[in-house]
Amino acid sequence: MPELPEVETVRHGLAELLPGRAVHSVGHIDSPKSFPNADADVKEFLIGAKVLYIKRRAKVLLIELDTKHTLVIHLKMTGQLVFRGETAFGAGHPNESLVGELPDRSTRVVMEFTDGSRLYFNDQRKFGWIKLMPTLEVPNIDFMKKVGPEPLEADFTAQQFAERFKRRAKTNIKAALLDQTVVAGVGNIYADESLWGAKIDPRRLVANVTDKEFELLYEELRAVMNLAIQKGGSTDRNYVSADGKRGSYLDFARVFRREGQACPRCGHVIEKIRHAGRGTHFCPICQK
DNA sequence: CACTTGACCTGTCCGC
DNA sequence: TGCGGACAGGTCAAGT
Repeated sequence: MPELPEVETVRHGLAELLPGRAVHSVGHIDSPKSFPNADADVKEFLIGAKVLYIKRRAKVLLIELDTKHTLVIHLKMTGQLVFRGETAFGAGHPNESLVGELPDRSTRVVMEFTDGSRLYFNDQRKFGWIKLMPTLEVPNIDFMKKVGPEPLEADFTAQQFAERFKRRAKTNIKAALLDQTVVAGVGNIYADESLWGAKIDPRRLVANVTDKEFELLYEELRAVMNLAIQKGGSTDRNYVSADGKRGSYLDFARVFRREGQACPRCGHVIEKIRHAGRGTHFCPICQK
């Protein structure tokens, strides 16, 4: 579910809501897998800790605490982080929220702050997780060491982008785009959308993609992700922002979840196939 | 090392 | 209406 634009939207929402609040208690409603830390660490470094900042790297959220510890959070496919304060967002604002009363049956962890507000970690499929670790150790996680550059950073160039793909020359361009060690944060939605924008067939071998095409793909990926952030991300069924709202990018999507509809560029019918292990949407005529 | 596939879970939707 | 199977936005561990 959440790709870079969705996680960035959650990060931005939490950054408005959490800093300055102190943790009062943490409840494991369900599934120790969702929050596997030893209780001793939680007691020592989480309970009583004050939230400093919320950061993001790739699709990972980082909640930095004043105990030199950080909550590292991955939402994977169906994770949600929803904040509820004194004025509940859910009740009375049905048009604002996709989630209702909390906790609900997919709530895995509840963090309560000293002012009574709460952060709910919901995750239908239980793939997501929260880990508490020393802030200085976060860069040493395997994932952090391997993950590629942030595609929206101002100093990330088209040349660097093209260069990153060389290691995956013998696979197809879609699988390479989804590879987090090539570029960070791209998932199935924005892979399909950016390949359509660059008029590249998702099945093409990386080795056969030209420099010119990489440059186009770079521009399209950044454009699509920036638009998605502006629209609060993409909500298919699960994803919501920190205040429980849907994202509206899919209203603007050109191919994702649009199989059977006309390609906005050439009018041919958009197809959906299974490719690189995932549902893949593309226009078989104008994506070469 | 590079590449592909299956596993992790729950829920939903589609065809019979 | 019931039931089996496929599929869902992400990452790893295993396999070749």
